[in-house]
Amino acid sequence: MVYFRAMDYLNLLNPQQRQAVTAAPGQTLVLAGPGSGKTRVLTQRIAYLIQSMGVRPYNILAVTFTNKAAREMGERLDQLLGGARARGLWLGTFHAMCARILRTEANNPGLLPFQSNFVIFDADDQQNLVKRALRENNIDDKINKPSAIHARISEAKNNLVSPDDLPVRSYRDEIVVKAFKRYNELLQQNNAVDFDDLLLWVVRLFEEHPEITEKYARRFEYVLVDEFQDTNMVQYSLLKLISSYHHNIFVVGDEDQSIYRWRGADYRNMLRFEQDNPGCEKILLEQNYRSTQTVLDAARSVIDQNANRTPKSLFSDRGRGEKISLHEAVDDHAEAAYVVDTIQGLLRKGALGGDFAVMYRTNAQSRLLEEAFLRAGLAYRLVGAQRFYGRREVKDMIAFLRLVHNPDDEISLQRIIAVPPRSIGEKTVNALQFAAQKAGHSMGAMLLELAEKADESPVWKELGRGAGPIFDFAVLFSGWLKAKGELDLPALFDRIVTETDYKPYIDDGTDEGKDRWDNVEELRRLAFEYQNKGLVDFLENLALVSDQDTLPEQVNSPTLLTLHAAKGLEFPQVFIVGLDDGILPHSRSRDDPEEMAEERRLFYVGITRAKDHLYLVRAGLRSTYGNPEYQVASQFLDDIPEDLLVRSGGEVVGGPARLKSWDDTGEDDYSYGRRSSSHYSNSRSNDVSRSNSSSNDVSRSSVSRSSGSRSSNGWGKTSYDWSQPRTVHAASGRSTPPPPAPEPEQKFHDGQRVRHPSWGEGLVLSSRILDGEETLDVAFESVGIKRLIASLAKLEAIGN
DNA sequence: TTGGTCCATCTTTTT
DNA sequence: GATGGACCAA
Repeated sequence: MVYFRAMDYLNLLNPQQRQAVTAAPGQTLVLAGPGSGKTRVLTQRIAYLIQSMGVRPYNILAVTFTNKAAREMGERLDQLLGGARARGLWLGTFHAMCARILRTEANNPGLLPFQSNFVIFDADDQQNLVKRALRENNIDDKINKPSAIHARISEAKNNLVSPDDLPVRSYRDEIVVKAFKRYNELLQQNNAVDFDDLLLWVVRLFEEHPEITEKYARRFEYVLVDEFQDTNMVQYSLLKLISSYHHNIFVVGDEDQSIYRWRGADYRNMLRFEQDNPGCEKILLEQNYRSTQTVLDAARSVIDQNANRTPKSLFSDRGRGEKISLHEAVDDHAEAAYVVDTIQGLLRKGALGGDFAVMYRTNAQSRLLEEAFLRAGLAYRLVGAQRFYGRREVKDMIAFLRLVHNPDDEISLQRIIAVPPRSIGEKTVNALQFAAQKAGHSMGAMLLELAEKADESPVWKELGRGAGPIFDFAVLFSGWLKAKGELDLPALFDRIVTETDYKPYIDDGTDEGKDRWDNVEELRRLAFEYQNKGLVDFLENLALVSDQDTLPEQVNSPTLLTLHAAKGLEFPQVFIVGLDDGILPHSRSRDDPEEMAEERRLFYVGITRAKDHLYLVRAGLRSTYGNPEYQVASQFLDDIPEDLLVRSGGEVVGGPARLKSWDDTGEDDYSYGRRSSSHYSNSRSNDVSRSNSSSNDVSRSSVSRSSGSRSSNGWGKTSYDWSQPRTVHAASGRSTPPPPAPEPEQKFHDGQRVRHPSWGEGLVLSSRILDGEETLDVAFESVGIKRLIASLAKLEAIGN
C-alpha cells in the first residue's frame, strides 16, 4: 500500500489551506467559511503532524461535536495514513471524551461524587429528575415547568455556576436554586450525571487537581477543535486546561454558523481565543468548493445583515449556476406537495434521490412532508434520534439494562418496576421508596436484599400486600444482576425480554403492536453489535447519540432534517421550507436581537448546504397545533436580491403578504380561517380518509454496521448507521420513479370560488391529485375548511 | 391496581 | 394532533 506523502497532498491545497495545515506549533485560529474545506484542513493537519512533524498519534487530541464528524475524520485519516498510523489518537466528541476521562478518574475513591459505572441521564430523565426535585420541595410543577427550570440549571452548569453562586433576585430564582440543589443530590443518589455534568466535572477535577490536569495536558501535545464557534464556557475552559502544558491548540470555526446559543454556545469564544492568545496565527478560508456563486451571493446577502462579525467574501469558481427557486404555496399541504412533486419530476429526469434534502426549522414540520412522501410512494430518510429512542418500548428496554448496569438508578427502576403490569402500584412503590430512604439505601439495593432474605427481610412487612409482587420482581432483578457477569449483552437482553414476558405486553397483534416489537428487535440488533464491547459502552453510546449520527449513509433517498441537523452536510439540491414569519425566524426569537441574529445564521447554514440548486418554500396558510393561520413571509426573504430568484406560486389566498403589494381587500372573505378552528378537526363527513397510513407504512429503523473501521481505541468509531426510519418501498434504493399515475383532469384550480349544495359558497384553497382523484381543500364560510373529492362532491364552479 | 377515556397543553433547535 | 396527566370504573 502506498499512501500520500506529505508533500503530495499539500500540493492539492489552496494557499490558505496549506498555511493552516502547516501552521507552526502554537495557537492557530482558522476562520472557515462554509464549504471551504474545513474538515479537509483538520484531517490533513493531523496527517501533517504525524508524517512531517513526527508527532506520535498518541499525543494528539481532536475534538468534535458529533460522533458523525468524528467518524468522518477518522475515515479520512485512515485513507491518508492507513489505519495503523493513526493508532492511539484521541478523536471524539467533547462529551465522549469527558465520559472517558470520568470513568477512568472515578476509580480513585473520593475524587468524584459518583462511581465509575455512572449512567448518563438523557433529556427525559433529566426533566423527570427536576420534576421530582420540585415536588419534594412542594413546588408546583404546573406553574414552574420542569423544562424551564432545567434550562436554568443547565445554563448555570454551562457557565460553571454552582447553585450557591446563583443570584437570587426573585421568588423564581429561589425556586431554581432549591430545585438545582436537590437535582444535583438526586443525580448523585442515582449514581448518574447529566450532559452538562460530563463537561463540568472534568473541569472541576482539573481545576482542583493540577496533577491530573498535568497528566492529560502533558500527553496532548497537540489539540485540535472542530466547530469552535459552538463551544460554551465549560468547553472553552476545558480546552484551555487540556492544552495548558504544550499550548499547541488549533481551532477551526465560523462565527456565522454558530447556531447553539441556547445551549450555551458563544461564538465570541472565537474572539476570546484571539485575545487570550495574542500570538495566535489567524487564517481565513474564503474559497468555497461547494456551491454556485448564486447560492453564495444569496447566503451573503442574508448574513451581511448581521452585525459584529468578520466580513467575509466567499467566492466560488463553479460559475453562477441556476437561479434560486422561491415558491409560495397556498397552504402547508400544498407546500409539502410542491416539494414532493418537484423532486419526483427531477427524479424522472434522472436525478438521484440522495441529491435532495428538505430542511425545516422545527421537527413538527416533518409530518406533512412525510405524509406527502408516503402518498407519492417515494422513499425518504429522516434524521432524528428521538424517533427511535423516544419510543416507549425502546426506553423501557434501555431502562432495564441501565438498572442492571447501575442498580442505584431509580429513574430507570421507577420506569420499569411495573412494566409490564405486575400488580405493583403507586402505593407499593412508595412503600418501597420509603423503606429504602429509612434504611439509607437505594430502592435497587432494597430489592436485592429482599430477593435474598424474602420474608425474613425487614422490608417485607413494610410492603404489606405489595410484598409478594415486589418480591417476585426482586428475584428477577437479582437474577439479571448475576447474569450480567455470565451472559453477553444480547443474551442478557433476551433473558430480560423473556422473563418479563415483554413481547405480548407491547405486541398486541395490531400493526402498531408489531411496529413496537420491531423496535425492540431493532434495539436487540444494536445490542448484538456490542456483544464484545459490553453493556457500559452500549449504554454510553445510546446516551450520546446525536441526531446527525442517525443519518443513514448508504441510502439513496431524499433526506428530511432540521436546519440544525443540516450543519456540516451538503446536498446538490436543497429545499428550505417554512419561510414564514414565526417559523423562520421562530416566534420565540422575535424579541431578542441576539436570537434573531441566530435565526439568520440558521437560515445561512441552510442556504450554504446547497451545491447546485436552492429552493425556498413558504405557505400562505399554515396549521400550527391544529388551527390554520395566515402566514406572513419571512423577513429574511427580503434580503435576497430579486435577480437571484425565480418565483412561482403565490397567486391566492391571504396574499403573498410581503412579497408583492397586494391591494386586495378580500381578507374579509376568508376571515373564518382565523377563528373557527373547531371546524377543522370535527365533522369528517366528506373527509378523504387517510387510508394507506398504516398499511404500507413500514416504520422501522434498521441498523447496520458501517464500514469495517479499524478502531484506534474505540473513540468515536462506535457508531451506527440508521437506515430509513420510515420508508415505503424500502427496496427502491435506486429510487426508480414510480410509473406516472394517469393524471385525471383537474376541474378546479386554487383560488376558485365554488358552491356546495349544503355548505354554500367557498374558496378552493388547493386542488391536487391524490390517489388518482382530484382532491380539494375548500374553505367554506359556513363550516370552515373541508377536504373533498371533486368527482363525489356536487361542487359547482362560480365564475372562473 | 389497572386500563380506559377525556382533557389540556403544547413546539424551537440537541450533546 | 400527539402526548401526558387526571380521573373513573372494574
